[in-house]
Amino acid sequence: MNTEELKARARVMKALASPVRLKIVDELSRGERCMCELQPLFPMNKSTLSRHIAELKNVGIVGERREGVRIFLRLQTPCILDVFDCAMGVIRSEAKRQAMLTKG
Amino acid sequence: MNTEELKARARVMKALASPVRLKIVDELSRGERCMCELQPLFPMNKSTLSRHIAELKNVGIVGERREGVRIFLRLQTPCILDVFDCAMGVIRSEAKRQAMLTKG
DNA sequence: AGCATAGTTGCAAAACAACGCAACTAATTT
DNA sequence: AAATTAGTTGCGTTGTTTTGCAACTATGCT
Repeated sequence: MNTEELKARARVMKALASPVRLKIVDELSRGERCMCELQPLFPMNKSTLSRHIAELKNVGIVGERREGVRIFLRLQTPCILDVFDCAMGVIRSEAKRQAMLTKG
Repeated sequence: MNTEELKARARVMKALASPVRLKIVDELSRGERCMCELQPLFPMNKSTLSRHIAELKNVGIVGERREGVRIFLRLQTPCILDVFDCAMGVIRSEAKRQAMLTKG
């Protein structure tokens, strides 16, 4: 695997490496949302939220569609949700390992 | 989805959000390796490489087994490789979108 | 014990990401 | 044209990550 491909993959992973952005993705997994709908769910300045969304758009995870003043966001790549299953697998197996260590 | 779960997922993603660590995972996908085998592939100080490996171990993506002086590393969670397929999907679909924009 | 190989850790410097504020653009309404 | 709602961007601050260097621990060999 070459350097450029590794960098490209890392960019995608990096976009998902934030609780805020994962929450956005989770929200979008249940349907289209505009930023104004997401805002109440995130206790932060709208500029910050906008930048988080921009990061997801930049790597192609999230797509958009303008409707009047509002911009509706949607998941561009559904397999992202499978990634979460794997992440949970890692988390569970790590929890198990930790439990083993503690118990003996 | 609650905050703790989001944070846990983000930690896993963060561990994968680096070209260096992705290359380590890629290498381990072809079998066990010790750090001394990985080192020639990475143009960096061994302390830096060690820390990258530690990050993958910390979240439970990589496991280890000591054999004499050497510590053999292995992928703890094979589904990580599916994650890469998805990442490639995102990259490809984004490349396509970019091409559309350029062409018209 | 002394030495070699494998890997880790403390520390400080440099690079990078997240954040809020304020000022901005864009579509729509009055 | 002015106001409103939705979203973006420049800028400075603060926190986090990556890095090399040097010193360290751990296992095995002579």
